[in-house]
Amino acid sequence: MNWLQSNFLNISYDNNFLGEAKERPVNMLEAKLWRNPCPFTFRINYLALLYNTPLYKLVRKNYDLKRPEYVVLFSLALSEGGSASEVSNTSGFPKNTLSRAINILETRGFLVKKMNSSEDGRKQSLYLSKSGWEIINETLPIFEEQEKRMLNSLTLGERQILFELLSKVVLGAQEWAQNLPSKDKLNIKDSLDES
Amino acid sequence: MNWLQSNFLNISYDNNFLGEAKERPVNMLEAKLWRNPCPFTFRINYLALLYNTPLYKLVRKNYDLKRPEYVVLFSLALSEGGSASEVSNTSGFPKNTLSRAINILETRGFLVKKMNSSEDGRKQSLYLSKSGWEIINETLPIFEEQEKRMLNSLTLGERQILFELLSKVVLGAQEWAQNLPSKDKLNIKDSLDES
DNA sequence: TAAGTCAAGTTCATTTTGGAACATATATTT
DNA sequence: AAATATATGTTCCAAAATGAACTTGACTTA
Repeated sequence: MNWLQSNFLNISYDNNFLGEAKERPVNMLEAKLWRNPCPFTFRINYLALLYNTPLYKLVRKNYDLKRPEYVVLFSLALSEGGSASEVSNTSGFPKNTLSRAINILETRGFLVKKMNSSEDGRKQSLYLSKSGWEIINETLPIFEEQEKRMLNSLTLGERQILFELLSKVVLGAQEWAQNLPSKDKLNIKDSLDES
Repeated sequence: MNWLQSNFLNISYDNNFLGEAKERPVNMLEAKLWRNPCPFTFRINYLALLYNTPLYKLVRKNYDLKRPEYVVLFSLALSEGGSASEVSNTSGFPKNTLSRAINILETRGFLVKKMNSSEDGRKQSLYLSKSGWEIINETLPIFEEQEKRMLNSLTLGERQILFELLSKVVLGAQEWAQNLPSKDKLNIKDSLDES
């Protein structure tokens, strides 16, 4: 029993993937969870999926806002005066998608553009309007509550640890995001050194 | 200093969000990280974004496969003989999107459909072809390596813990996914009942 | 076995997305 | 200052994704 053996779940994080795979048509979810060479990113993607889908469906139904539009509102609620490019960088939607979203929101009166004078004349600061805040005030609690429900199987202490670990990974992002593993680090049979 | 104070990072998972917010146009990423009422799901979404985007861009460029198509290949690599609906359930793409993807892959010769006789005549079992496996063999190492890089700021022990915590959350999913928080759990001023 | 229900997959029409080129403003270099 | 490079945001248009309706097969139950 090595360090990879779980102590509080029957879970072992074992890297021997795909070795003796090829079972019967076992449940695909099982396979993706327990014999996945990318077990972390699968979990992250899967959780994001389970979390996002119903919430954005709700927002769509109740407010006729599509996801990029709501993302803009959410972003501005957290960071008033933010710009389109900031929303793009922190959400991953391309800037033209956000440009469109922002203009729709402006037309519908949910936000206001302010050319902040005496600064960058291109960048426009965006602010939620009263009705924009209303939407946020009505919807954010649902997002929050759903996150709480998602974490319900964890104790408070576990949540804290998860929070810290995820934070660490995010903070280390500039090391790995924005470029892919260089080819020479891949399937090298012989001595692989580390940069 | 309470339990929420981090011990190994300057990170406190403090629920007092949006209270005294409204700072100067502070960096939006900072805001989304440290004063977000949904700090977990933001991190998860953000990481998924940073991870997925360049990888699927690569797959697109090198193999002319769009994301749903590659997801099908990946899914079958992990679970041979899987069906379209299984891929849909474990990936979140709607079934018509996957229908199209699968047919394209079949046309290009990357997978084979087998009507498994003596069983459900609708469900078709899908198998990677030789060239389908080749693509997987060439690309999976990149996905793996990128996941490794992503986790590089964690120790092995931390990775194990993260793995267990994420697993726990996923395993608890049937409790919270598939339905949203009932209205009555949200700050309802007066009692409004739900159908 | 017939009726009704449900599940897998497909097709169609429409909406939504995002790459690429563009216009303009700022930054950097020489 | 002029020239070049970079950043913000927009427009255009083709590609991609999706809701809804449909087809077919299986399951339920009476």
